[in-house]
Amino acid sequence: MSDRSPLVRGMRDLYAEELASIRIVESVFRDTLESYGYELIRLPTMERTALFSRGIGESTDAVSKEMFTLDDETESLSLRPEGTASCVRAVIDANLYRGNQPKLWYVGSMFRHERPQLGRYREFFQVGAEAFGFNGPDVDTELIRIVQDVWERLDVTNEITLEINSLGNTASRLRHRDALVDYFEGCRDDLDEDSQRRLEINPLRILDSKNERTQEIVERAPNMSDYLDDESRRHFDEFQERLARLGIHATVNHRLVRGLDYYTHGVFEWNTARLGAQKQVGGGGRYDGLCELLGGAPCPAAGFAIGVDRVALLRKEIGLKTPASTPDVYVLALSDEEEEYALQVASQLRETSSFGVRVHQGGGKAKARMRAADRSGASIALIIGAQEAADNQVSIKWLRINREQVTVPVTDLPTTLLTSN
RNA sequence: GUGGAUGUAGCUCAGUGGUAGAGCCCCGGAUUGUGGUUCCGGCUGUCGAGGGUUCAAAUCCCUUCAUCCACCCCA
Repeated sequence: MSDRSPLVRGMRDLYAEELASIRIVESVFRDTLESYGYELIRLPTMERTALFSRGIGESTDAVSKEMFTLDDETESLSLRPEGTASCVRAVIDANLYRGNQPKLWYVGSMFRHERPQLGRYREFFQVGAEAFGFNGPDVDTELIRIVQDVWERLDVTNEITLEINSLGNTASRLRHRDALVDYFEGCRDDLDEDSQRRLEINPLRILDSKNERTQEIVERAPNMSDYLDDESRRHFDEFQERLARLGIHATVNHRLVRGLDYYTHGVFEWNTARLGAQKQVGGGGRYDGLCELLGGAPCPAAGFAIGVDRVALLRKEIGLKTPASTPDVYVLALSDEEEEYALQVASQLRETSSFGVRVHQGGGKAKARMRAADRSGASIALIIGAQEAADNQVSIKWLRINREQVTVPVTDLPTTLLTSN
């Protein structure tokens, strides 16, 4: 094994069913997002480390201990741990939001240096969408509706629950934060170690601690909802009303705080009970201050990110099959003599139809050739023996349905196949 | 990053110190122009890697790598 170079930890080769199921998820997101008028943006995989530490937050785990960082000659670069910071940077760089309200979506690899597990990889795939320039909760609601549409189309609606919360605007958030710090300081010694540390750097995060003792303390902690000012409260109320009008069920979870620092107002998470500790399949919210924080003109914005791998795993978990792609037609000569003719038939069929046509290679006896046709997954075998080659014909054998084999002139092939099914 | 479990054929696994196994898969034949069923025959391994103990190691010990589970974190 020493001269082999094995797969890097947390990385995967994707093929066959696993790849097919990831592609299904991505393509449903693509179709749905485009049907809502969102435009694809392709973002770089690497950015300056500073973009993430400023945009996502120095104190977040994603930035402080999970980034793949490399030092270039003059600056520190990192593989992106998420997509929002890049997207905002791109919008600022090209000034896309001047006199405009761009709605963008992206898909691609994200990287986090964590200990891998099923559903948690060091390179994983996210689909995300971001809408810039809209203040109201109408956009927030649309984002959620888009994702709910996708769950519908992927047949996972019943497996996924939506939780929402409001972090309020900056002023509300700060007042709540102060109240939290006061409260937790009073019982500091009863908190678990992690939470004590968070008290200094990110007190909000104590709220979603899983430590039992800490949770008891959190039960009585000041609620964000009591600190929302009028603007924040109106925003959140309208958000909930709009969701209700669409018939989207969302549970308010006052302890839902997002792991990344940039969120304000409405935040949301999609969870599933099927994936153990990797239960979160997506999340998002509003981040009105981020554009300004990253050096652009102030601009309200909201977005979501979905873990494509986890949605694909969830579908597998509940028994939804996604067959790998297979050829439609398998062309085989019965012996070497007819192979030239078989090649001609195949290329003619490719030109005159949109079938995926695979030609038998590697020789073998008729039995072996037929077996290869079967194994390829093709639904139709085009069989060419000496007789067919001499008469400019082919024999059509349906491999997956009960239908009698027929022999037709090559010129009739496309029409016969199209009416076959 | 912390704790734990696991790693033997392409796959699922049995094998706890004494000649590396089973089922499935694959290949060939029965059926010399027809797959998927059946029957017969056959192939398949650096026992994750490196080191140690022993007459002898898949088995015991150490190290290491990977996967999985929980924590952590998030998607």
